[in-house]
Amino acid sequence: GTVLAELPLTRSFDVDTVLVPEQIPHAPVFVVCGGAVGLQHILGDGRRTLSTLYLDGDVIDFGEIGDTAGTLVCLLPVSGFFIADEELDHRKRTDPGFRAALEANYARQNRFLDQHCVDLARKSAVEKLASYIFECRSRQCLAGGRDIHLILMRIDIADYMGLRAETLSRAFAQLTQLTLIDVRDANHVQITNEPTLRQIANGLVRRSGYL
Amino acid sequence: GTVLAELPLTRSFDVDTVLVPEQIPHAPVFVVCGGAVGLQHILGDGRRTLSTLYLDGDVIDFGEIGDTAGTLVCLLPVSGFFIADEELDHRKRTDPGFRAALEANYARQNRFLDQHCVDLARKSAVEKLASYIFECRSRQCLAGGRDIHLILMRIDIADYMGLRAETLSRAFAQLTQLTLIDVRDANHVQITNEPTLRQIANGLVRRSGYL
DNA sequence: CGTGGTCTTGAATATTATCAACGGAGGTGG
DNA sequence: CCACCTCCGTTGATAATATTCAAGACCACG
Repeated sequence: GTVLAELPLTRSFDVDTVLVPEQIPHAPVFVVCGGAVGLQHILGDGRRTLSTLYLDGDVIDFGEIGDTAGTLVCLLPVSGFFIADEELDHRKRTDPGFRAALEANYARQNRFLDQHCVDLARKSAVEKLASYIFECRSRQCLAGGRDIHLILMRIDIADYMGLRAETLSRAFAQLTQLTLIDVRDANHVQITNEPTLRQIANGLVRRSGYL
Repeated sequence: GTVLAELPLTRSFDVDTVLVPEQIPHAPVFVVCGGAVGLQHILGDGRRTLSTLYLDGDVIDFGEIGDTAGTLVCLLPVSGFFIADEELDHRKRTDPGFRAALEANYARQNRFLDQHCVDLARKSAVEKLASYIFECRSRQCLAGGRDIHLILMRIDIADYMGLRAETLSRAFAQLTQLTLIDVRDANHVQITNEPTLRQIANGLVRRSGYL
C-alpha cells in the first residue's frame, strides 16, 4: 500500500454502505486505508456469505470484481481513496513499481482466498475459529503477538467462516474452556496457548485432542 | 491462453505427478493446455482439500503460489508448456497484450476462487454438486450445453467441494432421483431440468423444495 | 428505565462424517 | 479363459457435528 501514494480522491463510508463502481465516476480502484470492506453474497433463501475481506492496505478493483460476483459492503467505518481511470492507466504504463504493487496485491488476495478455501472446505467450527484468529494476526502484521484484534462483529466473522453466529459463539466458548484463548472483550482475544491453537488451526488434533 | 504463444518448453505429466518450481529451472510459469492440475492442501490428520483447479488455458505462476500454499498435483494426464524467466520478464516489459493476458488470468482465477468460497461456505451437499456441474460447464465454455463433462474423479470432486466421497455419491443419487440430472457414466451427466438445478445451485429452494 | 442490537445459551432437529462392506471395471498372470 | 487383485464408486447403519428455533444476558444509548 505504501507505494500507492495518497491522492485527493479520499473518502469515508459508514457501516453497511454498499460500494458501487459508480461511487466515483471513472475511478475503478479503491485503496482501503482503515476499516473493513467485505465482498458479500446472498443465496436465494437469504443465507449470507462474506467471501473476501479488504482491510488496511488492500486494493479493490471494481473492474475485476464485476457485477455477478456480489456486493461490496462496509463492515466497519471505512476510509480510503479512489484512483481515477486516467491516473491508473498512466501509472500502469509508465511506473513499473506501481505495476508490481498491483500485481503483488492480486497475488496476495489470491493467497488469502486460497487459504480461505482450505479453511472453509473441511475444518470444524473450532478449527475455523482458530484459523480466523491467526488470519487476523497475519493480516495485521502482528507476527508473534498474542493480543489479537478480531476486526469484525461476530455475525460477520461467522458469515466469513461459513458458520452460524450461534456455532461461532460455541467455538469461542470451547477455545476459552480449553484455556487456549482468553476473550478480553467482543473485539479482542489473547492467545494463551499458541502451539496447541496452531495445531487445531492446522487440523492436527481432531477427536481426542480438544474434547 | 491464446495470446500466450506456445514455446518449446512443452511438457506432459502423468496423474499424481507433483509440479514443483524446480521442474524446469528458471521457468516460473506453466500454461495448462490439457488435463487438470489441482492445488492440494493436506491437513494435519490427513484431510485433503483441492482449493484451485487449473484447466485448459489456465496459467500457473509458481512464484505467486509460493511454498506455504500447498502442492500442485496432476489430477489427470497433463500437457502444457513453461515460460522461461527471461522470456517472461521481456514480454512483461515490452508486450502490453501479454501483460493484459496475465492480468486477466489473475482476475479470472480470483473470480473462480471467490465463487468457490461461496460454494464451500454455506451450501448443502446437493447444492455444492449442482454448483460444481455448472462450474464445469462455464469452465469449458459450453454455455447452454446440457451434456456436462465432470472432468475429475469422484474423490477429487469431493475434495474440491469440501465433501466426503460418500456424501458426494449420495448427492448424485438425490439429483438423479429428482430427475434433474442423468448420470451417463462416471464422467458425464446430462442436465434434464436446468431451471430447477440452477435454483438449487443458487440456494433458492432449501427445505421444502427437493426433499 | 426502556429499547434495540449484539452475543450467548439450551434443546430439538437436520445434515454430514465415519466406519464397514459390497459391486463393478480394468488389469495381470497362471 | 478365468481366477485374482486393485481401485473406484456406491450403499447402509451409526456417530459426530452444525443448524434451527426460542429465550435470556449484556451493553450502549436515548
